[in-house]
Amino acid sequence: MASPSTAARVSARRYRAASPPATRFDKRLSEILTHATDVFCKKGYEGASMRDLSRASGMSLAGLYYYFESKERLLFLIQKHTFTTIVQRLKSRLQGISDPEQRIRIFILNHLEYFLANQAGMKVLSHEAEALKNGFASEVAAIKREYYRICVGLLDDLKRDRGLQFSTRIAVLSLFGMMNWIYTWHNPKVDADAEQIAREMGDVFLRGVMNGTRTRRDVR
Amino acid sequence: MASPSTAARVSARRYRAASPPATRFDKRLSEILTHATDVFCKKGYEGASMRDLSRASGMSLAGLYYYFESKERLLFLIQKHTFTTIVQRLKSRLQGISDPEQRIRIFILNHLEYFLANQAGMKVLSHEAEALKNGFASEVAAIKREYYRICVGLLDDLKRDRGLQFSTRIAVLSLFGMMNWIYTWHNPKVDADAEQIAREMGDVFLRGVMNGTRTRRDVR
DNA sequence: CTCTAATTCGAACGTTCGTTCGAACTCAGT
DNA sequence: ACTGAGTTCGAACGAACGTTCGAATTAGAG
Repeated sequence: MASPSTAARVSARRYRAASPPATRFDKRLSEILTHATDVFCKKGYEGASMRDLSRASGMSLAGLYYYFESKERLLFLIQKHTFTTIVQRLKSRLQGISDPEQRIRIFILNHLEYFLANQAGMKVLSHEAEALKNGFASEVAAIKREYYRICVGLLDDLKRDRGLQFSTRIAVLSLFGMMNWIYTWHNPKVDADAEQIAREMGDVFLRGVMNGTRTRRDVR
Repeated sequence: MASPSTAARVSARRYRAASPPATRFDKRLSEILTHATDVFCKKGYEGASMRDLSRASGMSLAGLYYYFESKERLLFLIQKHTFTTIVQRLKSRLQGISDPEQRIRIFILNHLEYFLANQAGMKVLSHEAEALKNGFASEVAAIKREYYRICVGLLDDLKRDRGLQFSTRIAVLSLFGMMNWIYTWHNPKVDADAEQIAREMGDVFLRGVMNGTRTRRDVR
């Protein structure tokens, strides 16, 4: 209980921090996280056993526990790192852009680009959202809420700027649905790249949310 | 191995058929399916144990195996029944409607209404789509493909009717994303009913897919 | 090379998993 | 009341689960 668990806790805190340090421990941990992400992606969190993770990362079963104290914490580290990264990138990409429509297009592009470049991680994030409990769950939920609120802000800005009327909540959640569902169907050999899909989804969503208030609702 | 497994196989075939017969066996089975659906919804397929299902349905662990031969087959029965029902309802609702826009609105309304009325079943269908293997998986996949193709047909009709240009595949999958994502956020105490959400999502989607070809893509 | 701390591992822990089996019970038809 | 099929269950199976522990190995500073 003494030294390993302490070391693991310290590094876990370091994991998302500045990259420079990158001790041997940190490198090995992030390798394990990468392999674990693939396994969770393929078999699901509950469906993946610690022995699966051991096989995938080429380390003994017991050896894994030197790097994290439980399977649940491992999932937590994956989700937190993935989510933190996508939020970070979004913020930096939004800097200096002021046109509301353009900002939403950047939001969509950032989300889809990261999603397709890190499909496994994003699938684990979307699909295993309910797998964590209590403390772990709430920490990830906080990041999710921040991300959600950013999107709400972008849409409210557009509404104000263009004088539009629609339910922000439904719009935001519809947009997330469009984008996140991609993990169920995207096939790199058939489908276009992130940029083009972002353009097409952006077209549909933005046109859908702008332009007057209603389509013709004839017939009955 | 003799009589029980035969009986179970026979009734499973009967499960989705005409309602009139409804033997004692069939009634009990569908009660079990209902409870199992709730448990799978809450804990996930892998996360739910047969002992959980036994507790939820008020039947002994061994007793369950009189009604189906494996946990996987139980999930299959749930998915097949849910999917078959929603396709059936859609077909009957589409009869007699010829306006392409109206037909798409019916598709959306049917999907969301059934989704919210059978949240547990639809979540198990959406969220556990990859849990089945081989024969079970392909049978459900066939229904899914049929449902998908119906939606593609509706959109292609709209395109032809209105002379529009967009990627049907991306549009259909975006629409499914918008709709299916609902299981992650819908809260009956906060959110509107299916009819209103269907109207709002229909507005966004249809407006997005109609109206010329492009939004103004100014700025760079 | 030496010594210490960091890292890895084989073996085993107690628990829970999905499934099986034969005995017991319930019920409809006689 | 008797019978046979339909239904339920307690008990147990071997396998797999997440986790632990102490010993063995390795790496880096002196």
